[in-house]
Amino acid sequence: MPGTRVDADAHKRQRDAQRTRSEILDVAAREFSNHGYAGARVDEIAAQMQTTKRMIYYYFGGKEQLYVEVLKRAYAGIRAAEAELDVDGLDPVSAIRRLAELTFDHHEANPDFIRLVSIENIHRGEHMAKAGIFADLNSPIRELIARILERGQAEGLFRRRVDALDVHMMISSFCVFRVANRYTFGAIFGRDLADSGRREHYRAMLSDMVVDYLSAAPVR
Amino acid sequence: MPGTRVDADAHKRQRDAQRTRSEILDVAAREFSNHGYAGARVDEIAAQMQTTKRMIYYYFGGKEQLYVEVLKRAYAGIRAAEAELDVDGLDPVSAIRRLAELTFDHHEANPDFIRLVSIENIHRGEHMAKAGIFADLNSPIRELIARILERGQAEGLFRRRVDALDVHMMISSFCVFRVANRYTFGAIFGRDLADSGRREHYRAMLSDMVVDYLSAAPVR
DNA sequence: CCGAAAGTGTACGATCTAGTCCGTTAGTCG
DNA sequence: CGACTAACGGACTAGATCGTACACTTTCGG
Repeated sequence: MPGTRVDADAHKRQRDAQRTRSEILDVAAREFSNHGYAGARVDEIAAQMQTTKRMIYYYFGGKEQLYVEVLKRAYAGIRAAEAELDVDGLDPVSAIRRLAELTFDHHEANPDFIRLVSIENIHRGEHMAKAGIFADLNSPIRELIARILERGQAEGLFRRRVDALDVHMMISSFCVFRVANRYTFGAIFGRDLADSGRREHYRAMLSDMVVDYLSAAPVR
Repeated sequence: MPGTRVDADAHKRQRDAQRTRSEILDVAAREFSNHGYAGARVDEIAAQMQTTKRMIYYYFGGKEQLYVEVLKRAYAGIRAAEAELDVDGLDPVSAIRRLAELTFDHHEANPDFIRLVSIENIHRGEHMAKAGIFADLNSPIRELIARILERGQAEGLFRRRVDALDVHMMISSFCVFRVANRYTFGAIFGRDLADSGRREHYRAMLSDMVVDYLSAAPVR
């Protein structure tokens, strides 16, 4: 049994900076994701944590900096997921399907991330711009797609000449819309896009859509 | 010269209820779209109109009701655009392209609408639910797509069996993402999706994507 | 074991913001 | 013309909200 660390873990757990910082980020992510930047309440974040509002200012400086840190952590999540992706052994079609499904699954599992992205776009990305550190040019995902496309084109499977980022955009748009716009879409058309009973259907639809597009012969 | 109506139009233009109401909605749409529901300031809306804040409460009752009216008007806009669409003379493939391009062009021309939709989704569609009147089941757009799909399938052009709402979702996701997520996408990948130089490219890509998907033969 | 620094809690304040009170003016109808 | 009502304006308020002052506790190196 892990009895040696009972004191530190269960007894009081005081003065654990790392843990406090992390708890603030967790709670803040929920609050910002649920209510947007302006709608989020610092006092409400404080009320939902074990420590007090004072700590938010101690660790992060203010509401805006906290929000930026939340955003950063959210993006780190999907980057980590993408980094784990390994498609080297797969044929190009399967590789693209795998990539699409990874994005689909990540967004499905992380609606808070999608909401944060929406929120940041409402603010025209000003916080990302201010923080600077988001740029990911020559990103791994872009190059991964580019390599798959090259292989597919070389093998004659992908007849359409397509830019890697455009493929990423195509996949993202589908996955993001389904999660981000489920409420208005549901209110208007009476269909919940994110209903679990429809998950497999849309997962397959996404893959098919991308593969069909890449495979089709461009006319004209 | 239009001298006869100088008095009414230019001189003072006082006591024009319809005009005042409409001006409030215009300004409010901008403010909500720019800052979100919580971020929008009633005082700021007031400052940008010819009349005063008192009139917002006189005509709409409060911030929330004003927001709902703004949303309603925004949705009425795209419904009107869809209603004008006439594809009866076109072959199924051209009809689908036309529909996709209409959606693309509307979203391109009305980013405020897209932003309002994003904002409403951040709030989980609660305002739409509260207002009730948004539901559009058996919507014209759905039936329009269904008819095109039937024709296309009858003619053997669309080999994939697809649901009409799913096609609408596919089109919307692409058009919405391009406008709604341009800031975060731009910040990360250094490409402005809504840049006018890329408009035709994405417009064509959307059409191709949809047609390719509908035309492809489903495997397995 | 002591002093400094890191970490924490409480109470409070300055400012902002949605919404209202009350008075005024323009149009209109008998 | 007179009075009634719809339309309007500006000042004000109650409460919310971000942020801070200050006192206190724990930790840890020397």
